[in-house]
Amino acid sequence: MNGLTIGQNTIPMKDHDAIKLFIGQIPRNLEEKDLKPLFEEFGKIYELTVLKDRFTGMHKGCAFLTYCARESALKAQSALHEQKTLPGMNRPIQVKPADSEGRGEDRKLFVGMLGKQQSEDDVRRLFETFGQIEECTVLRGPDGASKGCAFVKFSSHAEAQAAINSLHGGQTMPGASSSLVVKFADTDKERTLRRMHQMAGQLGIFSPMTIQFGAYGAYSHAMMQQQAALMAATQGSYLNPMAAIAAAQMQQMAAFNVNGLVATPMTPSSGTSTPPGISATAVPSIATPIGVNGFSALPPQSNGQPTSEPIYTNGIHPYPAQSPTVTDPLQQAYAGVQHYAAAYPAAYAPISQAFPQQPTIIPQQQREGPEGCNLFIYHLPQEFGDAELMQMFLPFGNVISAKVFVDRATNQSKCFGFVSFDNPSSAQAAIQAMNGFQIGMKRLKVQLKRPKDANRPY
DNA sequence: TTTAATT
Repeated sequence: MNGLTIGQNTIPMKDHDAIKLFIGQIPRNLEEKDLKPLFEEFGKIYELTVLKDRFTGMHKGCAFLTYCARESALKAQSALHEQKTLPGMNRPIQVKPADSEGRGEDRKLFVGMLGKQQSEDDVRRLFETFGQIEECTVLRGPDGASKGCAFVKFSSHAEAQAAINSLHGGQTMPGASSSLVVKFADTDKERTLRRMHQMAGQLGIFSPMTIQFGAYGAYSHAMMQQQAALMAATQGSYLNPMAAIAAAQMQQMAAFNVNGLVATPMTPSSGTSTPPGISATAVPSIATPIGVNGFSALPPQSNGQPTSEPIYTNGIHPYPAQSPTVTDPLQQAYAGVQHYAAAYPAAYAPISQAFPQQPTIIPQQQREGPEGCNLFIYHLPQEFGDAELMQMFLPFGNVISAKVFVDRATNQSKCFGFVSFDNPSSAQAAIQAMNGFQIGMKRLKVQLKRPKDANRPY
């Protein structure tokens, strides 16, 4: 049974009512072949897949397991779920139907404001009158101490709703600071968002981030996967998972920075051009795109660059060619980019590619402006993409396109690009301000783009 | 006071 034998080969078959199990708390050094013996004793395995990060290939510490027979799954679940702890893990193994098997999270409750000493059993007793409890977990720290909250999964949405109606806010547990909280648990998406906000908070980034997340929350998952991909592509594989995790977090933070950075110009500066000689006090757009959001969260600089310096203070004037002192705040800002990029090349460089659909930074097309409006820029930092290029020139007027040229084979910037404004005086202002602008060891070359046919002999 | 993880 449970196999279709053709000649020498047996093709495994599974019951039509087979259950896919989710296996959690697997040590990351165990692969399918290592796990197989553990599960085989409950029946013939139809499929066993360790979950890996799709880009980094990193073992996620969990797996999916389908037995040929439904019965085997039930046996394995009752024998193993929370029943033993695999070596190196500090929580017991999880063996339960995968999320894909049942309905989603619409029957799972978050219970907050529990007393710290309330156990799973206490929580069960509190909720059992409302229906069938499929799962009940008190959240605990690494030391095993309760975090004062729990997840309770009912067998139906209605049961969960009934529990909310009766228990939410109804009583205050001993030791809790306010009345019991009973609500549906966050969805995955909500969790991701909350984590990002937490991270943002820790980094001291607030306003534009929040806006960004509101507007582009849907991209967050894709973004993180992109980040992982970029990381893998740029840095190769990691010797240990922690390094990869740390790098992934770096990636996220970097994404936040650039995200905040590129998001801002939508607001103040669009549609205005900045006449030469005007100070940043009157033109906040000069300060904003370069300022806080991009740089307040930079990791400590190794070279003594004062990160605490208020980069975006009023009084910035973007004329380094005329006043090329190192104390120019704008220049420091770009120097900051450079240093950051040098220290975290993978984190910085490819970010602008991480938002392929980002409406605020992707010009519809490479549009060329009228004659005298198009600039050629050379000696761009390797890390600069279209978004950063646009960012750099936004203070001078309406940028209708910004294009960094990229090597087709390596996907690396060729360190030059083109920026088009919608009027010649913006272009001239940009040349005045940015030609000779020092970034790192290089100085930008900013000049009018040659007309297409200029140096063609015929 | 929102999990470690869900192809």
